[in-house]
Amino acid sequence: MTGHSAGPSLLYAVKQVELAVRARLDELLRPSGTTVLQYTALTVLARRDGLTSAELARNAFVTPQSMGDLITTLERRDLVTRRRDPRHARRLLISLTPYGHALLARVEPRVQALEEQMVSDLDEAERAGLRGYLNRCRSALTDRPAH
Amino acid sequence: MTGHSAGPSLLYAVKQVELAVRARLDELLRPSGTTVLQYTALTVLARRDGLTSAELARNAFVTPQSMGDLITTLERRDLVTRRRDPRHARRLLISLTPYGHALLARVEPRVQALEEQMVSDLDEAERAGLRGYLNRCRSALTDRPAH
DNA sequence: CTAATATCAGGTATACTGACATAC
DNA sequence: CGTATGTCAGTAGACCTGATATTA
Repeated sequence: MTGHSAGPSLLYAVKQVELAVRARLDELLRPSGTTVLQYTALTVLARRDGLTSAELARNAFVTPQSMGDLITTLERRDLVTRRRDPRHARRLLISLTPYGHALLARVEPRVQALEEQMVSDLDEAERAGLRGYLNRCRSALTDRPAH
Repeated sequence: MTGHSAGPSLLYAVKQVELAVRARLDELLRPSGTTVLQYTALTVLARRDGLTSAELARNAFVTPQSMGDLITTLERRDLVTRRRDPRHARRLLISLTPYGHALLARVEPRVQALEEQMVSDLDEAERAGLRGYLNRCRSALTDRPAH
């Protein structure tokens, strides 16, 4: 049985976990009125304040236009603000507002609980292993792009 | 530094890999005119012929309506067919057509190459480890649903 | 001039809620 | 009757291509 791993692909395994997570995150976030992608953008901004829409777009593998729409939505809801980069008049730096921070703080416990459930069957070493594998997969895909 | 894993969440790590894969799969599948979710449904049917739309919907964590739309699209393109379940007049069993099989066969090498790139930095044991962890994450999420 | 950023316009595919008929 | 399946209708949000102005 060994050395014959076969079975469904790893691509499929990743997708299955992501689909399950997405469905749960969706309903978890619904009361706050944010989508999974909006929430993801907010958490990225919480860690790295002052990114531009174009940088966020590259991070999420979407076009600048798509990310621009999303940011406009968040701005209308007062969750983020945009200000001119003093050193580059074309760039708009994006930051969370107090409302944005508050929203993240409000949902964070439930998101944490979801993650805990996802890895509930894995011990500490296994969680670290999974994290490492995923990071290496991400790097392998982005360091050598399609073209 | 040990025992303080912190860092970005595992939820985020999964999402990042999935986003990178989705972007690459998207452009890989574009010539064939199928979306990632359509392709996923086709691969599921290739492995388990005769599923219903409702079963596919549960597998993909989407509503029956969404999956119904998707299947209708695939049916119009002659990639799948639906036939009445002789034992249950309400159910429609879905199968790949020869065109559907041909499409999968056509893109399969490139999908395989994408997966290979994703795990290019992992040896055999690590790939098996990743697969096992992902499967256990999936089970932990689905065996104990939200409500 | 070239590359990057932001934005407008428009179009398409996705996936939802709600309602309903039918079959077990 | 209650549950599951499939479908119709309407809607919201996602994401794209293409074009344009501006700035380093």
